Amino acid sequence: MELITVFKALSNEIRVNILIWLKEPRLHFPAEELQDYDPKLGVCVSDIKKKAGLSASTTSDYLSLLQKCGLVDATRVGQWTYYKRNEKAMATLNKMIRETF
Amino acid sequence: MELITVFKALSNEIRVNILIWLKEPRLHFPAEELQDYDPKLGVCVSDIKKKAGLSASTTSDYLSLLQKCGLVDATRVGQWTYYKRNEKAMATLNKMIRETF
DNA sequence: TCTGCATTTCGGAAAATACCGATATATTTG
DNA sequence: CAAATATATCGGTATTTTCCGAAATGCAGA
Repeated sequence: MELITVFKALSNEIRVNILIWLKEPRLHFPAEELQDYDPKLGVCVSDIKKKAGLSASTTSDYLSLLQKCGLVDATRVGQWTYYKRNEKAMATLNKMIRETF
Repeated sequence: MELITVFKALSNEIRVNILIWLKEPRLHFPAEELQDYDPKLGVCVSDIKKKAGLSASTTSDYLSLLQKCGLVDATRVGQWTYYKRNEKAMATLNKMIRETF
């Protein structure tokens, strides 16, 4: 995991929020508003897009940026892509920060 | 402490290095090369500039950016400005990251 | 196959950041 | 005061990031 790359990903409020939302999807994405949700797979792009108030393209960009630096995992199921936090990576990040600084 | 602001400060390799160097100044700034060093006050701009390989203006910019977000403290003594890590702020940062994510 | 929906990719305009040199300010010293 | 040194500030150019709309891709149902 590249610390600088991760910090770049985290220096945007919406991307940080996405990570917070994905920590407890049921809490941040009320069931009745959820287009699609699978606890195993995560939340789909449209729902994140709606909550973030971004265009589809920006939402997709942000999510793939978070994925590229390992903080979330993506699973494509049919026409949907589900994103969920990579909890192991989040723990590694915390550890790296603690050890580096 | 504004998490996003801190992440922006940390998304530059040289600024991250400065924080690492200032963690153990004696280790990263050999005594014979040190123009000036006071364990209480920290390391002066010229020494950081030399080690970072940056211009004086950029070094000053970077240090004041780190200071603005609270990660280092500056002390002016005569014509020198000494910078040192704010260990309390570093601990707070770790705590915030742990709690937020 | 045609249509529609979810998502990604692409190209670009606007804003932010990186980093410098020139200049200004403060301090020390002769 | 004048010269030298350390640092800060300013202005600008080059690069990166932000965020969008249009177009492309992939999948599902009629």
